Amino acid sequence: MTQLPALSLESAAPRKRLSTLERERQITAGAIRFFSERGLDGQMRDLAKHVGITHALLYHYFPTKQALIDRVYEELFEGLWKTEWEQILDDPKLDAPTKFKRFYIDYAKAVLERDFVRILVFSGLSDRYIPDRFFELLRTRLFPRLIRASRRHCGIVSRAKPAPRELELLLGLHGGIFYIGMRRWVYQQSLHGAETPEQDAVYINDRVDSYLNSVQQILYPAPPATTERIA
Amino acid sequence: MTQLPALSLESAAPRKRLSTLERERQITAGAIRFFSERGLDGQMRDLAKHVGITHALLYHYFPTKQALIDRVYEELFEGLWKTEWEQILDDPKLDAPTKFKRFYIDYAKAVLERDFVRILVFSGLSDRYIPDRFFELLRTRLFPRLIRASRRHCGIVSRAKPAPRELELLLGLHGGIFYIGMRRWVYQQSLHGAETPEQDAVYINDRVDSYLNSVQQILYPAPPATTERIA
DNA sequence: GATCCTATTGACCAAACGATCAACAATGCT
DNA sequence: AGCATTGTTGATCGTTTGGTCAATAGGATC
Repeated sequence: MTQLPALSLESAAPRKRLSTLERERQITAGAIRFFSERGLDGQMRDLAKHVGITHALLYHYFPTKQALIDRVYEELFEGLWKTEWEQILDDPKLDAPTKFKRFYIDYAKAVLERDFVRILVFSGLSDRYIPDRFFELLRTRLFPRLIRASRRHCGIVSRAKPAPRELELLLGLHGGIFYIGMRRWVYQQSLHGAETPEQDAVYINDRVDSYLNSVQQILYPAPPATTERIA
Repeated sequence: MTQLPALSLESAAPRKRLSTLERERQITAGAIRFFSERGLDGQMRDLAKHVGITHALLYHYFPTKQALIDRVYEELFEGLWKTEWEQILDDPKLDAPTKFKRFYIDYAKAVLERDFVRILVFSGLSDRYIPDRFFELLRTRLFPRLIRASRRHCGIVSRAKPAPRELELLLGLHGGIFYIGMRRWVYQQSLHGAETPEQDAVYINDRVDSYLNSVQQILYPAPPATTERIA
């Protein structure tokens, strides 16, 4: 399709013989980088060149291209989700702003990585394997906790299933944060210069404040006081 | 790559001879639908099958595959941006919430369409042609107006270049709205049932309220009153 | 109905692609 | 040093892919 720059890591090494494990790791790492750049339709020969080996050798380590992609999927997913996040969100000693900020700043650092963002989107556009698994995590482990924290922040203790509007307002925050990754790694539009994690943290804090400042009056407006005069 | 269902519109028509213009339109429309599903790497033969013609005929209307893709890009882009939007945002008689809501509800209806969202993202992952052009529009015609409206909403009249934090908070709103399209057309995760434009409007209104309710205190906190007692 | 125009097709090409395999050579072991 | 093990390669296969072209046939004009 499009001619992309040959991201060549290939050193003109004569013929080095690596241990099975080491070579496999090298291929897997190279594949993650390669497929995240070119998409899952990237060619095995190009990947081989990128790693610095023959494409035949790829088939010595992985029976088919799909098997290699599956491996990339696994590699990308494992270690992504930190149970530490759930601990933060479950900690009764923290208030909502602290929970949201601590969580999202660290979440952004882990999830808004180039390879993950791009392969998540590539996969979404084709087999949807990664989004299916990832949203399963969000749906079961993340959103319920964030909704609970939001409600408590507003003085509500209900454990009822979130109403669509409740969930959607939260998804507005969530998506607004992910949008940082989309712009950075998919659209590649830098609307203002530098992009350090420290600056991301500032932007995330603002987004969280904006959300938490207004959940109350948007979703749970105070019912008219019974003592209030009407008409 | 992945085996996708054969979205067959091909009627077993014997051999219909269409006018040049009509056939060209048919091919272009089919190509938009086809490439938005399979990506720009989709095969010309599959597209031909989808349209119900031979792939040789495609080359009678378009000299190369890239020429057809360029045509798809043009088609997708033209008529997308409504100058009406700029009028809404420039109207001095409207307050910020009305501006934001009227604009974003209509914007979402036009932009969060299946074909556009998917091809925007496909293009972003490869040649970036669509994102480059699209963000040029956003950068010059949209964001400045939204920033101006936000400032006026907070009682500020400055026409200074937006600070990063200012722009980023707005992008949080913008991205949160686009996230609706990402979930619907890329990840294909419906977190709660129905998805009508009317319901989208509700969610968008909430997002806008959340943003406008808190811009003031987040970005432009009142400086300590000079008459105020300190310490 | 004969004639012309051109939309449409089937056959074909060269390069690219995933996959296979026999042969080669780097390393560890004795 | 010699041998066995196996990581590694070059050559090759069958299919797919973008693209070409001569031949065919549908429709308008007279």
